[in-house]
Amino acid sequence: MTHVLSAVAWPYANGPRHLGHVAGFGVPSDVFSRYMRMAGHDVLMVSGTDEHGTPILVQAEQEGVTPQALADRYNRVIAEDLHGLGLAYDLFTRTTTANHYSVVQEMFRTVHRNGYMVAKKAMGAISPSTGRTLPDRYVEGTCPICGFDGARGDQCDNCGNQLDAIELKDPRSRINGETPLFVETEHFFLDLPALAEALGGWLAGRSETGRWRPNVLKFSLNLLDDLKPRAMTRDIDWGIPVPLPGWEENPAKRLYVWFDAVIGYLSASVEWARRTGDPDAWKAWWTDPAAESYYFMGKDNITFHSQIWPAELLAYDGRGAHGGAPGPYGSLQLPTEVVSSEFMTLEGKQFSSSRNHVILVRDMLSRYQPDALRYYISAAGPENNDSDFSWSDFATRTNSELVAGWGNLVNRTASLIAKNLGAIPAAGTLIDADHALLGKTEAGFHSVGTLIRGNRQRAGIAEAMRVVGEVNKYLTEQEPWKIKNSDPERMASVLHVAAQAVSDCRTQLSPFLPQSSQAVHEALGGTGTVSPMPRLEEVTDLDDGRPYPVLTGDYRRGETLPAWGRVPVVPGTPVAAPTPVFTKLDVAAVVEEELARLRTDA
RNA sequence: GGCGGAGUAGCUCAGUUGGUUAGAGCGAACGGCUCAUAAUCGUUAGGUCGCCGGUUCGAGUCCGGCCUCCGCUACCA
Repeated sequence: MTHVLSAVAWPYANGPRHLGHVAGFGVPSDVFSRYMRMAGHDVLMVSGTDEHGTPILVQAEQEGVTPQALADRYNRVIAEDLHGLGLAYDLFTRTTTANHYSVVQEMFRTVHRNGYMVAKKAMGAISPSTGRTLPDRYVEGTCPICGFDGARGDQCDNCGNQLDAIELKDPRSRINGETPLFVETEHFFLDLPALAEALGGWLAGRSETGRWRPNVLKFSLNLLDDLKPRAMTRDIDWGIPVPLPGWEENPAKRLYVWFDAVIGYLSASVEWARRTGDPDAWKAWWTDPAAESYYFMGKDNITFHSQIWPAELLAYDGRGAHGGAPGPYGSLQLPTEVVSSEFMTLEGKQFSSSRNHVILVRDMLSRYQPDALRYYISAAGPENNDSDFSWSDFATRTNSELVAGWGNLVNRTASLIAKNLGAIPAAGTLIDADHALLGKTEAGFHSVGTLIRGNRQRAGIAEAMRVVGEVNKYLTEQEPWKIKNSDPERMASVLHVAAQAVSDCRTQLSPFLPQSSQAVHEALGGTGTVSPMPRLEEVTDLDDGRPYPVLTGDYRRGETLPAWGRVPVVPGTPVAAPTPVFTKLDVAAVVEEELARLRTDA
């Protein structure tokens, strides 16, 4: 029994989520967490929407609403998207709660007191009309090196050179076209060089475990070579105030959105604990060196999880070159593993919300079963390499693997039992073939579990489906339908074994396919919850009373969740004629319809 | 430009620290079965492992070079 923190990337609240997002962080984190709970660990799975920063501010202004109103809207939309997929968070919250503000400010204060937050003056671009920082990417102009006229303030897309916004000729704001002003402004910088040695030590230790994906580790180690102090405040009025005299009252200075966003893992854990009535409950996942933490995200977020966040934690703990001491939260533990996905493309091209080359989660769920999507992501998602989602592949895999392989096994088994006996039969004398099959399905708990535990989910679901194939083969070879009259006892034994094998497969597939696993359980006459789903609940802020939705649920092993292992089927359990669990798709129609939809939208 | 990834059967991909005739799923062909959403089970077909060179008794697996594709480069996972 280990305390396992499942820290899931915080979706940015500027729009609904698309398939690429949930393939990167959503489904993989849920599969892992569900399995770890079944395997007996104390899992705390937290996340929420990331709601500060320039993009939301800019978008809100364009729409003529407040940033909070925009964030409110997409916080709800995103919570609904994730709920629809059945992602079993213990708490999915947001970064605009009073609790989050308070935790972030405490982190800042202690990091500052420990000497890792240094004030420096620098030249920066601001918008003359609003007085806000204009991030480098929002400044464009003519490249001083190659003369290309579409260069951005951080780099030139034409010649590829890194630039400073102030070097651009004819600079202008991408937001409203005005000429930016370059002014001296003071900001707090996280002293990454002072934390470099501690970061390197931590990464070296992580490397020795051999558990990190090589690409994540290599990328993270590379980052160490070029550590510079990094600004953790911005000239912006949308964000968390800097909790220091002279700064706190200044409406134009706020903490950098990434400083606060990663702290969400901690603040959400604290909020979860407060809501359970035991305000210190979060500590078991954060201050105990034996606890483990797994961070799930897409590859563009590796920097923040293997560098910025660990650096913030080390600075808070006082473990860098400047020394220091932990604040009131105690010595906080660094990530055990940063589990990053690659990217999923759509029909060969990158997802792009702005160009409408996109499949929104909510649209997908309105037309297809959530577990069909979860199956595809698990079996063909961007686990170690970029992978491509195509409608033709989705429909084919759904039909030939999910429907024909697993769905049909459930259906033929339930149908044979319902038609011939009406209830799960007791086993008579078992023969070698029966023992062999039950040995194979039982072994699946170890093989599938090990793969999920190691975050090799594609191999994990393939292994589970291989076991499904063994059961189909068993039924075909034993031909119970032929011996109803000649040897009814043997037929009963075969059907008992088949029911047990299906039950084993169902348990092994349940982390991947939670919704249909519940349906399979019921198709074989089962009652109660074996595959708990998250609830979308309306709550009020613990400190200021504002209402907002959260995702939470009851995922207690032994109550709503079975252990990871065989549960003997109960002879005598009534089994009715089944209705198919999965919907077969018309491949040609799906492909034509969906591609037309993409063309229309674009 | 920097960093990283990929190029293996028609398609999608596995191939751990180099070792016997390079694997899986899907698709295809043929056969079996007919309980099941024409689902299932079996058999077969088919690859000079991007190209060139090197190290080695032995390389898809290591080294060098080249070609092609892709992603990231700090706020679209």
